[in-house]
Amino acid sequence: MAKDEVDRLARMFKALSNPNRLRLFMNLLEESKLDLAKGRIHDCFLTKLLGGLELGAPTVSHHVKELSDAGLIHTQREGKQLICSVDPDGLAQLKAALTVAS
Amino acid sequence: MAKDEVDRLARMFKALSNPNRLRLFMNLLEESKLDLAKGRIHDCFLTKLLGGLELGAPTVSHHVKELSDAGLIHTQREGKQLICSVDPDGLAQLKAALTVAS
DNA sequence: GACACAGTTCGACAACCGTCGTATTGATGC
DNA sequence: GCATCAATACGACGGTTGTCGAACTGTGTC
Repeated sequence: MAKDEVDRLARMFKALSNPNRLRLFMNLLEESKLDLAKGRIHDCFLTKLLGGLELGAPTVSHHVKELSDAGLIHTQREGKQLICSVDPDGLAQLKAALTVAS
Repeated sequence: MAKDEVDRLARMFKALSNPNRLRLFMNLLEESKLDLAKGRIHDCFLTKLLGGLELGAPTVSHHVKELSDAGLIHTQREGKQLICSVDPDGLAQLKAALTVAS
């Protein structure tokens, strides 16, 4: 396995290594479950993903950016709000790494 | 998803968030591939997992402990050397989290 | 016992991370 | 234009992490 590949994977894992960030991602994953199963993208308002998470706005923003930079989620603006979606490629790469270790 | 569960998962992901540690784990995974597919445990000398990894002994020891504490690998002594094996439960939990997000 | 070998423990240090407060941008509605 | 709301940018600060060197433990060999 090439060094670049390991580094990229490590970055994804790091993005999920903080409990609050992981919760954010898991909420999105849960929210997207049905669409993901059908190979579709699911869009979700960021505000909907903060259930039970007591964090200031700057912290949330920082975490979202981290997940996005790692290639795990995709974001776009819609009016005042931010829309998040799982990046299917990133998710697939994580799963592949844990399944085969090519 | 319960807080404890998220914390435990985050700890596993954190253990894989460092490139050197991830490489260690991937090497073990690759080494264990065949046995894992048959539901068996594969034992492997630690020294065999350090391919291309230029780290001091204390650092390696620290990383192994981290992986072990996170519940991703299991270790035991055999004479002078350390034997490592993938913890199948930990691996399964990771995969499950990424697949369903129950 | 003396030695060598594989890991561990301890202490240190620079680098990085998570969170926050404050200030700022961008979009909407009055 | 002004107010408001959602998010971002910036700077700060304490806490954590990755790595190392030096000293130590445990195991096997002579």
